[in-house]
Amino acid sequence: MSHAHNAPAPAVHFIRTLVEADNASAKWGGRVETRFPPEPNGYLHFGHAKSIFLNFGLAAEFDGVCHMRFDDTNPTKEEQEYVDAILEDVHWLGFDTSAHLYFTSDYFEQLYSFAESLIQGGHAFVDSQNAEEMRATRGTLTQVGTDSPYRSRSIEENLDLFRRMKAGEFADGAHILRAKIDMASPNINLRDPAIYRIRHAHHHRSGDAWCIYPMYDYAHCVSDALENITHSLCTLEFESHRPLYDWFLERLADAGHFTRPLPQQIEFSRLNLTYTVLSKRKLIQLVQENHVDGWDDPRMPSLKGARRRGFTPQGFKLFTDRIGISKSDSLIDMSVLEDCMRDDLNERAERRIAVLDPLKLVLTNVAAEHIEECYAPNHPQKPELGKRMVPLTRELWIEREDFMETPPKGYFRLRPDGEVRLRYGFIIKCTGFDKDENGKVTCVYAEVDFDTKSGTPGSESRKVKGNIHWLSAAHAVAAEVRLYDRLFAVPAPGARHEGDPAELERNFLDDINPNSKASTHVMLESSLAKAAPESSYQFERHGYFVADIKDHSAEHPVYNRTVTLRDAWSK
RNA sequence: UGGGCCGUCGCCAAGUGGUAAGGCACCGGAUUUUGAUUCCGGCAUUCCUAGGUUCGAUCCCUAGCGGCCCAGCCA
Repeated sequence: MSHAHNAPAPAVHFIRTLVEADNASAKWGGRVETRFPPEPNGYLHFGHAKSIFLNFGLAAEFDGVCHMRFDDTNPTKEEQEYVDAILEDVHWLGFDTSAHLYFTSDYFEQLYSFAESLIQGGHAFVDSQNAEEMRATRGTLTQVGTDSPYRSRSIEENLDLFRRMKAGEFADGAHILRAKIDMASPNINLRDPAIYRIRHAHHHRSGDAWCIYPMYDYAHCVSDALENITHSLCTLEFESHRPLYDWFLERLADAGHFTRPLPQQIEFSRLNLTYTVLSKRKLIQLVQENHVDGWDDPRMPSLKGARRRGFTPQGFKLFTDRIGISKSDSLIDMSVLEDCMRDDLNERAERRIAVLDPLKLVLTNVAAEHIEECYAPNHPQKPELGKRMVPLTRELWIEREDFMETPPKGYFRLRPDGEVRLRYGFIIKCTGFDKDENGKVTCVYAEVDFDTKSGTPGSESRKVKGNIHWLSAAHAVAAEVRLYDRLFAVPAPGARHEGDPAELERNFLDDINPNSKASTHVMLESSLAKAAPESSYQFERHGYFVADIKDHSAEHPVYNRTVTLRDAWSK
């Protein structure tokens, strides 16, 4: 990807520092290999974007590679549909996965034989307690656990049982393979954690070949080692799993299955954003209970939603650079992400004219059949992008908010007897207006000063502060525009509001912004109707809009508002 | 509560025993035919608190305080 603008030097953060140190000491001979390992049980969200840019970005920076790996060890939750969707999102962000695409399920055979090796080394045993018994004997945060009565089974018996587990002789839950570590460990993850469970379920890739499946803690570190990952980056909640990660790998290395150095797990803080939720559970709930229109609803913090909203890969890249990487819990304001999208879109979205709330303006001294050719630059900072002709005629559409009968102090748009410039056209003077019985303005009248046409000599001699956009009523195209706002009305959905009674428990759904979606009928420059779906434009003085990826067509143009322009006046 | 991690400007975030980078936001001012963009300037005597060590501490020590994570046969 190229990021011509705002391309600061890569921010320094502790992981990059560590990689540099490893390179300096030649720990890996200069090799840098990372991985992005989602479970294919849902769609990717904004948080994943942070991880994707970190993993793929860091690898690229050091001429290394980043593996795309699907952590598919739980057949009851995973589906091919998610694999496809995730791949699509990663590609959309700009990364190629074709040369390094992996599935944990492809390692089932090795994972299994290493597990036998663990048993043979006396490091694992088959437990025949049920789930409740295991929970009861695990202890608590303050109390140590107690050994399983099956913990001292012989290696032979463990091996026999494990093989029969694999052969399908037992029902789900009848037995489980556990690591033999320490039931008294202050780190609960080390109290003989599960390695393999019985699951008679169809796997989306391995089919019915297996009825035992490895647990994350075991499968992940082994997969990393198998792929020669050097730096295994994950979020903070896995910090207390790191001793386990190392425990498995050390024992497998001792048994001769891996050579040292062993891959290293490094944790960083996950993304937290205001005015949204990023937990998979809550996202699923939003979709399933129809609080949004699916995973690709433009208000969703999913990458599919972002794309439909008009957010850009380059904007996400800018965002991840801006927020940095660290281990401290952070809460990033949604406005930071929105600003990044503005910055990116400002750079490369062509400008167009749209009147979102049309009000008729009649130029009384322009002949009915007259067409005045005006020219608007496609990008004010990029003359090389050229200009386009916009016809000016007697009857125009202007923005309703650009005329006020009794304007407040500081307002410098159109008012009775006031002057304003029709952008790229002439200066006009308001000569009157009509109102209906409700007092609503229905039409504004004005006269053109023909000596002031934009671009002509002398047009600069007269300055007016107001500058409004317009569209020829005879040429404009009707369209639908969807105005999206933040999905939640409060910065921390589900958190207590000040003044809440102590016993009140809030649900994040209670904080949904009821006005996060509005649809309106607007007038567009005709070229906007012909634009391809997913094309982004700046509608001058309004914001950035994208032609809807699903619903937009030349016959029925549909644009989504990505983000508004910054607006110092409305404050 | 046992264990682990974290606490530097409104939000992020570097930094190191030698006297607080940077970004975003914000506030001024300039340019501007988008109240946009761009540009210029301003913006932590202070690093959770209190002691201590030191010529010197955000950094080292001690004791507190605050936050996050862990008790799935989920990842």
